[in-house]
Order: sequence, then C-alpha cells, then structure tokens
Amino acid sequence: MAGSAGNYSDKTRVLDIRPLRTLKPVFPSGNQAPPFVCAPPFGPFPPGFSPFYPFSASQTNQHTPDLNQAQYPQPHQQPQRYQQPRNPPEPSLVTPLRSFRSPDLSNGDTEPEGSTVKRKIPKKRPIARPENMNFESGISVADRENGNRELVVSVLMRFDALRRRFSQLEDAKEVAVGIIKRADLKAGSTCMSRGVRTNTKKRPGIVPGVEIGDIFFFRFEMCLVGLHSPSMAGIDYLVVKGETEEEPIATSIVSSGYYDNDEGNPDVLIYTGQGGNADKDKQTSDQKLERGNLALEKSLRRNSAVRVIRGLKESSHNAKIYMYDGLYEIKESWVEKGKSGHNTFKYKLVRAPGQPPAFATWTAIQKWQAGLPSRQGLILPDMTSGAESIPVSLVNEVDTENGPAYFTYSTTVIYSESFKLTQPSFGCDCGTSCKPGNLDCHCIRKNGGDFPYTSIGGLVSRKPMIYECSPSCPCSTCKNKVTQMGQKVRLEVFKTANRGWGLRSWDPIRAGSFICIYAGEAKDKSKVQQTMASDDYTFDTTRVYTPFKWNYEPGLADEVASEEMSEEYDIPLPLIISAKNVGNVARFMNHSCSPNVFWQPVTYENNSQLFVHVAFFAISHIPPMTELTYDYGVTRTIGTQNGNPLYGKKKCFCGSEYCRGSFG
DNA sequence: GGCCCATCAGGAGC
DNA sequence: CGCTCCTGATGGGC
Repeated sequence: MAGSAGNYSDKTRVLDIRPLRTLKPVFPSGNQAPPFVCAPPFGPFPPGFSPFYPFSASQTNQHTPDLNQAQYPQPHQQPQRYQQPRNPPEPSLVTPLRSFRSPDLSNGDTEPEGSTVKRKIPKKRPIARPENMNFESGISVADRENGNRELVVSVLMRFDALRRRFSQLEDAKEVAVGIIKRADLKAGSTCMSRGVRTNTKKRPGIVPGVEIGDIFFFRFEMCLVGLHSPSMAGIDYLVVKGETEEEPIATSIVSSGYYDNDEGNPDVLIYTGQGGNADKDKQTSDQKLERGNLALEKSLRRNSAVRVIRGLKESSHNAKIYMYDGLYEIKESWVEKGKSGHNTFKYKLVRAPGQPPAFATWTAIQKWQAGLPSRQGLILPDMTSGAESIPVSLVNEVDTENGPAYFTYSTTVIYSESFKLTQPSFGCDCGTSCKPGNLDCHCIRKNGGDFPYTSIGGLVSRKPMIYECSPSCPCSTCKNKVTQMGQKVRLEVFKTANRGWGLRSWDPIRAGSFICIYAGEAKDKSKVQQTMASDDYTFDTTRVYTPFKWNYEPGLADEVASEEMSEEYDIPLPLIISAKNVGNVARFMNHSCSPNVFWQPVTYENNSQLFVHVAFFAISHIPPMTELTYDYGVTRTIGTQNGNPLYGKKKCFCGSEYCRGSFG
C-alpha cells in the first residue's frame, strides 16, 4: 500500500521555520585542511574552559572565508514572523556572550495595538519599541487569531525549546524532595503571556495549520495552537447564538484513555461526560447536563462535528501522547450508572469518513508491537540480526523488491588510523552519575556548564559539540551518554514510493529525542580524494547545510537567558562517513529540504579513544510512520558564491513546499 | 529498572 | 474571585 503513510498526512513540511541566522561555515580551505586530529581537541582543558571548536582552532580563524559571500539557498523567504536581533558579524573563534535581554526601559509598557490576548501581569516586559519588538512573539494579531501550518509548527517548536530549557534549569537546581517540576506549565504560561500562540479564535471543525495525525506531548501544546484550549478539562466548547438563546456547542474533546473507551474500533469513541467528581477521581455525585456535557448534547442536536484528540499512555516514559484524529460526529448520548452508582453521561462518537487514518494507524502499530498480526509487507522482522537492542523491521508495501543491496550492519563508527588521538582521553570524577548543576564535573563544564540532556534524555539545545561522558568516567548510570546507549525508538526501513528505501518509526518521537548515530567507515575529509568523496551512502560534515532555528529564545523568558544560544556556529569538522559497505539504519534516512531530523556532532569514547560522532535528533514531534529525513546539504564545491544559491547534484523528490530542487 | 498507584501543585477559562 | 477540569511529575511499593 504505497500511500498508507504517504497520504496519511504530509509530515514532510515539518520544518518551515524561517532561518533566523545564517549558519556560517568555516571550512579549512579545501585540500589544505588540517590533519583530522593530532592536537586533541578534547582536552584536557583548564577548568571552566570549554572550547568552541572541536578541532585545532588556530587556523580556522585565518581561513575563515568571507561569510557574507557564502550564499545559502534560501528556499523559504517567508514573512518575517519573529526575528531576533541580528548581531553584527564578529570575528569568530572567541564568541562573546550574546545577551538577548534588552536594557530595562521600565514603565511606559504598552499593549501591542489591538491585542486581545489576556495577559497576566508581566514580570518585566520590554517596551514595544521597534528595537524591543523582537522579544514579543512577533506573531501579528491576525495570525494569532487564525493560524496556518507554518505558524503552528513554529509555535510548537518555540514552546518545546523553552520547555526543554526550563527543564534543564530545574534539573540543575538542588530541589527539595517532593517538589514537582512542571516545565511544561512554565513554558506554556510564558508562551501564553508573550503571545506565542495561534488560532486563539475558538472554532468548531478544522483548525488551520493543525493536521490530522499531529501528535502532542503536553496539553498546553494543543492549547497554544488552538486545537483544544482548556489546560486540563476534556471538553472544549463555544457559546453560540441559538434559536432562542445562547447555547454551548462542543469544539473538541480529549480522550485520555483512562475511561472505558475503546471497543476495538478505532473510528468509534465512547466518551464520558464531565463532572460529579468532587473528590479527586472518585465519582461522588450525578453528572449534570451543563458545561461540556450540555455542549456535547447540543452538538449532537445540531449535527456539529467535534475534533477528537486521542490520548495514549506510552509505556516507555510514563508519558501520555496525544494524537489529533480529525472530526467525529456525535451519534447518540445516554445516561448510565457509573461504577460508583452515580449517573454518568455517555456519548458515542463516530469518525467522519474520508479522513486520512491517524489513530487507526497508531492502534495498528500497537498490535504489531504485541506481535499478534504480522506486519503487512514484512521482509525481515529484524534486519540488524540482533545488533540493535530494538529490532528494525524491513518492509516493502510498494513493489516486489525484497531488500536493499547487501551491506554489513554495524552499530558503531569504524575509524581509520588517521583518527588516532595522541593523548589519552580523560573524563570526570563524579560518582555513579553526573548531577546536572554540578559545575565541578569536567564533562558538564565541557558542555558550557549546562547538562546537555533533560532527565528523560532529550537534547536541550543544538551546539557546536556535545561532550558526553565516557567509559573512562566513573559515572556508570550517568544520563550524559544518550547517544551511546543505542536506539530507543522502534524503527523500520521501508520502500518509499519514489525515493528508494527510507526510514520511519513505529513510535511517536518527541522533539529533541535521539534517534540514531551515523555509523560507517569514517574518513578524514582532508585525506580523501575529492572524486571518491561521495556516493549515496556518504555523510559529509563539510557540506553546506541550510540553517535553521531550534534552540529556545532567551528573549522570551528573562530568567532563562544564559550563555550563547546562537546556532550560527562553524563546522570545522572534516569528517566523512561512508556507509556503503558498513553502516546502520541512518544510511537509509533520505534527504528533505524540510526535514524532521537534524544531525549534531557528539564526542565520546570508542575503544578507549575519543571520537566525534554524528548523532541524529528529532527537530519536532514526529508522528508514528512518518518518514524520517534530514538535510543532506550541498557539496561545497558545487555552489557558487556570488549571490547564487548552491545546488546539489541530485534531483530532490522531498515534496516539500520549500524544496530547493536538488541536494547532495 | 519497570510498572502501578497515590499524591499534589497546577493554569486557564468559565 | 472561585470553581472545575480525562495534568504530569514524583516517590513508594512490589
């Protein structure tokens, strides 16, 4: 079934954030690139010093080409939604702290014209002067009321970046026992008060920019994009003029799955009304036909469709995941006695026909996970033959090809001799685990003082380099080893309709989650002949990559501002990894001009030596069965530099609205 | 370490 | 302001 994933919803357009900055490359000029290693870039460093460049920095500065001449393809010149202050170009190497805080110009605080957003008392909000406008959402009043895909994606990414940062700060604090951290609430209310939201105009039916199959990890996310506004309640409704008086109609419901719903048919939902639970979750009284219950009743009478969000508990992280499953019609309602003997409203909802599958796909996956029915088109249940701790299925639902060409599966990178470091590595001297916030930890210091991952293992920010703990550190249960612990999501290699084999996940993936590394035979770019530099299975760090903004915006929340959050860093890694003969799942990840995955250099030990690895992380939340893609970049020699965009050698079929047309 | 449960502080919208 | 609401993190028990 070729289209099953393809048309279920277009997730290829995940990333269309307008790049805020230009990713300026500093490349060792062509073939004179320095030997890959020699001077170990990894330390030991003096305490507190964290090198900006992973490789010998001395020469990079001098070879820095005129950055303004390195032109990048700018596929999406979009209206300037939000913009951060552009810092004047600075000599790189030592990058000073850039603060996003504006001078405190106290008082005179004015609402943006026509703002309808209710605000809490802002702590210290900059004046809406042009030079300070950047700290506001940058989303116009009109866009706040009625969104679009681009805005929805942008709001979600900005929320999650902020949430990860709050989470990082909370983790670093020595918090008293029993204090519950709610980074989601902090990030959510920050976004609310700063106007980082869209579709505030409440409406039944379709919400512009929210697609069927979109997933959410927090209730606040659905609130911020106008899918479902209550932060806890399950029924959202709107008061409209009726024939005689005003009456509520339901706009959306969230089915948490806690109540007795599912009868096996994913298109049918039996939903329980609200109320009667005065005492926590125990029902102590009859439910009344008011509020949400009344709204559902009125919607039934009016034949008004209701958006349904399906919640599902993920066994892995104790987390609940929500999936927007499109519009449902309320077919009937009744009252029945609940377990405690009190009256409970019930509503039977049936999914409107003609919508792409979403929750149904998800439930099908649950069954595959349990191993009950065999996966359609399955060629191999585990193409890694046990090399990965989680199996990787090989599937072809498109044609008769029974697998990709032969290669050796390896979970690790194989480095050639030239990579050998001359100095031994050294780690930290923490106990069994490194504690975020412990600035005595060498490894944390190498990361600029911030623990790079959240407590559940999500990457907080993109950086020029992530320094992970290594086997030579004593910390056995340390969380700073995310990319060394193997894959955590259930992946599948599948035959795409027009791009050969591709990679996707059975599991929903959170933004910032580690997906896999790029395994293969690593070569020093400076020692490889140009001609043999690239084939279909080559990863090349020296390509030109389209910049994008992923990290949090310190300007949104003063208390969050810290060190350099620029993503405008140089990539002086002359690293090439060939996965033609040896590789892992990463070799199947296709290119997209609007990718949902990005790569990040990470350093950790491998066979008692430190190496740079290429690790892939999710840009945004990725629904199950959505193809995973990243930006392959463009080979540097191909591009012209005088104002013309760079083009690759290969024709691009990514299908993105912002497709550059070629890559590689 | 994983799963299940009880506990609790929460934010927004009515 | 006060109330409600199909949260989400935490810690204990097994």
